[in-house]
Amino acid sequence: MLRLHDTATGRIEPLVLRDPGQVSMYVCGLTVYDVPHIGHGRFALAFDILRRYLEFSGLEVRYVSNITDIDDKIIARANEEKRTLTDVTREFEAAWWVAVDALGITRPTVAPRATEYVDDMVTLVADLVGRGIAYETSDGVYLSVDAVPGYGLLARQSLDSLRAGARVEPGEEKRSPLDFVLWKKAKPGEPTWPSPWGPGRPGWHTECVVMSLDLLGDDFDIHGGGIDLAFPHHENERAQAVAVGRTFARHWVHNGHVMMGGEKMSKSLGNFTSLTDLLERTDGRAYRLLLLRSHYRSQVEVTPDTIADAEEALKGLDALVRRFHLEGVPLAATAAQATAEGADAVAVASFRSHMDDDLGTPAAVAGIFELARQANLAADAGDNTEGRRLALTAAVLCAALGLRLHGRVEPDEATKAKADARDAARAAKDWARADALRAELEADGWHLEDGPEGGQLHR
RNA sequence: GGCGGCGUGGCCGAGUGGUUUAGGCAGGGGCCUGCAAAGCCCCGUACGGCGGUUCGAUUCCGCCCGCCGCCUCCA
Repeated sequence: MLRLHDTATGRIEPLVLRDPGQVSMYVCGLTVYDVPHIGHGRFALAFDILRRYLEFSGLEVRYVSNITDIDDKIIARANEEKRTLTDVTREFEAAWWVAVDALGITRPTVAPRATEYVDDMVTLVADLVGRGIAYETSDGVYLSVDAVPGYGLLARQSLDSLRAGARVEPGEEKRSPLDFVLWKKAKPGEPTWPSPWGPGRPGWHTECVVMSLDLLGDDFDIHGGGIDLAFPHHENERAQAVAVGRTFARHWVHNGHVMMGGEKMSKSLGNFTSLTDLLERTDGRAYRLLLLRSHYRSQVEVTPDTIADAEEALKGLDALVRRFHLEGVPLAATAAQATAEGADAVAVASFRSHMDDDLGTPAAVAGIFELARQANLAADAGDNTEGRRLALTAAVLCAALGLRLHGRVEPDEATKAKADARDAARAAKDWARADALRAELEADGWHLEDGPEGGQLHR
């Protein structure tokens, strides 16, 4: 049974599902006004890993993650570049999915766009107004947090202490500084939707309430996102749902931030690295492995050094696949299937116990490296069958974490001819020619390893 | 000011009241190899500071120092 940290209680709690065997999860996606950065990659990887582990445990997962395609920053960019809103949002949404694919992330079951749910949002806001929980001002509609029982749950602070730290903008008509906007009345040059309060657009916090409840239903299992979203975004989502009598998320999960040089990486600090850039020069699997080796809730330092470290570690795992010819071998998709097919039961059980403990991926990965060592050790001792069995177990567990290992690559004709010529040269003990040919292959980006079966190529 | 987290060997990064170690990367030494590569073995004996609890603390408690996050758009 998986136990997960719950932001609402601050403790690690058993994940008790609404519907046994099925998991409903909603993960806050991103606002598409620019290329995605590595922080976006982190949340997507963190929840991909959670999703995959749930599936590996034999559960069926419905995963919803939204695209926010209406927002101040999008409007600003569109105006600045004299483009339509849709033109901007579709460009960056496309860039996001490219990055998601490159990171080996399974796409969401459903990825709704905020603009597709504006009517439902208006209905929700009207309901809140009707109940006297929300109120209209000259510039919009606001929710009164005093009217919501338990406000501050996710911040883990009382209303009073939150109020003490709140910033008040001059000229605000809000009744309490913590009140937040549900509907923004249109200003000139902004896209609008009709509403009972005149033309305008929804506030950010409303879309996720409407979309999660529509696509997953009341009382869905997991609501996740980056830790910065816990307050106020998720707090405010919850407030709206609770205020209209809906049961919201059963379990709140938040991932830690990417750090650069000891500071949170963020657009506003200007110290961000675009995910697109990272993936142009790095194997996406290395970023996944880097994150797997730290806990999803801790901050992780992402630098060229830590990425390079992960790339090196990955090479060792890939080498395992080459050694035991696991290229293209079908991998079990669940723990039950894996053990049924002969995977090492002790290793699988150990993996699960680490993962069940709030996704202990660092220990799980350490176990995989240990498995790799045992596999090599067995083969070095002459027991190739046992070595292969352990290596296959390692590959299955990697796959459960979303890491697909690479093995030999089929060379093109010219390369193959060169490799064959080198094998011949070695057989003739013509070392000078053999070394020259190897150097040529290396120059073409091929690595060559000699073995009992002749030279083996990989990229 | 309020709330929360962190400080581990050259680097990244887990974890635990005590007997034998996380793991990875880098480094040194060996084995294997025509030379490599891959692999295996061995090596460095780390837990911010000061007190306290304890037979014993890196692990619990207190204080201090340093760092970070949230309280505002934010993954």
